[in-house]
Amino acid sequence: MDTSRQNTASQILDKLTNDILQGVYLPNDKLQIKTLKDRYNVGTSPLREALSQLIAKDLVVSENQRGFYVSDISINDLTDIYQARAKIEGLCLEMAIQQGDDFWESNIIAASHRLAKYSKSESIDMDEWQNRHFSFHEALVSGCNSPRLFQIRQSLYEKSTRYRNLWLKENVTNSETLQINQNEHVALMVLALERDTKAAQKLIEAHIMTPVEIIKKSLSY
Amino acid sequence: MDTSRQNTASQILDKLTNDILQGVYLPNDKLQIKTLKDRYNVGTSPLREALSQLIAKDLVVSENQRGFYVSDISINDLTDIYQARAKIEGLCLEMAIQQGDDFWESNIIAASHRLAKYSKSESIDMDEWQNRHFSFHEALVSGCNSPRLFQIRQSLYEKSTRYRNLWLKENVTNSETLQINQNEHVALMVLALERDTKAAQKLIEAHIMTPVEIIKKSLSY
DNA sequence: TTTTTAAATAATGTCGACATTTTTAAATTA
DNA sequence: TAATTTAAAAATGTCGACATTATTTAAAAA
Repeated sequence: MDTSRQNTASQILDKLTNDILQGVYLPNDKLQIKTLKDRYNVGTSPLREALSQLIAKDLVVSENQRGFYVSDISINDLTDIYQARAKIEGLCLEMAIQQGDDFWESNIIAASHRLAKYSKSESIDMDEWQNRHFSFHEALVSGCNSPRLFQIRQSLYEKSTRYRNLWLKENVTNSETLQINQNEHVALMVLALERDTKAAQKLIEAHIMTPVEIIKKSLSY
Repeated sequence: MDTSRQNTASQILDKLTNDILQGVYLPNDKLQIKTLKDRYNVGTSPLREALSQLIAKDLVVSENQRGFYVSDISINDLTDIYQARAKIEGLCLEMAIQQGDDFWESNIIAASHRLAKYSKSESIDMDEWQNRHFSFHEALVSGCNSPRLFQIRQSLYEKSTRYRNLWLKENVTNSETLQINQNEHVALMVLALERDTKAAQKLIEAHIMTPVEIIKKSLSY
């Protein structure tokens, strides 16, 4: 039965993380111990250990003797997270451009091709598009070579997920937005390969900040 | 008795964090559940919750059914953390210079004065010096106004603590190093007040990276 | 009726017990 | 002796029980 070498706490952490990010639990929802125990079929200890880690990841907040709640979202937080993401991504890209080798270049070209091909296809599955999109951006910064900056980047990306999902709901069918977006990806590739650090940095920051205004509107309801 | 409104898990987290950062437990030390329970007089649950959060903070690692260990330190990790810190501090400073107001300026001047005065004094208590040093750097970036970047900055600072303590042991009496260091602080203040973003950024990055070479030697033994 | 107080119900956080797994030590074999 | 197997000891991770604290409901007072 236990083919996974993970303990219950890790498994429940993964599930809870996913469920919070995907909106199974909404911002400010109470995460009641008993309810969660029943739903995931676990005991108190691993559940609380998972919740402890979620607190450290800012996805959950708690108050002594008053339990656990899903972290709130807000326009201020949205702006701050995306701003920070934009800056960090710019930093990673700068370092990648300075250090990237032939393999880095070829990986960008390959990832760009896969994204471009899929963006032009008839019917687009959003999960697949997200995968290719994610891979392209990862390829861009993969030459950066700093585990810590990458970890920060990853952590901010995760924190932005609940906001990003709002954007995806709005824009899943908007082909015009998608086209502008796709043009930026090509431009990013070119600038990276030309090793134009400043221009690439400027564009990636703008690229990341693009969805913010749209998401703000979603949040205003 | 319970004047603190903290639960046992939070208290034990603070103590463990401090004990790891201050070298009570050394890198790779086994953190045995039973031993810790006895030492801190707590039960299994709050202890494991605290350890879970320490894992999320990268101060502890664990393997299923094989327990908890203090995270390793290494020259690679040292370099990576300080590099990341330097970049993030540069980022925060850039934003602070762009947004800082009169109060930001005056706080820098005040913190600089307190640090300079103490650095010149006869007998220097290292804890007090660290406080004033910390406050000065905080004043510099305090105009940055991004909670998330500040959190990242704080987290990297914490991660660098075990390395910094190695540096402090080496340099507690080295007055020449201290003087160079102090000159940089004054220069940083001047550049910030002059709103010379690029120069300030360059200097703060170098300033943060200065101890790295010395710490490398400590680590080589 | 509205507010205050008291009782009851429910939820949180902590503990020690226990099953499972790992580690150590001893015994067996080559 | 060295390597392998077996048995004993120790440690980990999970569970449900319970004491404490918060919340809800009901009763009493204003």
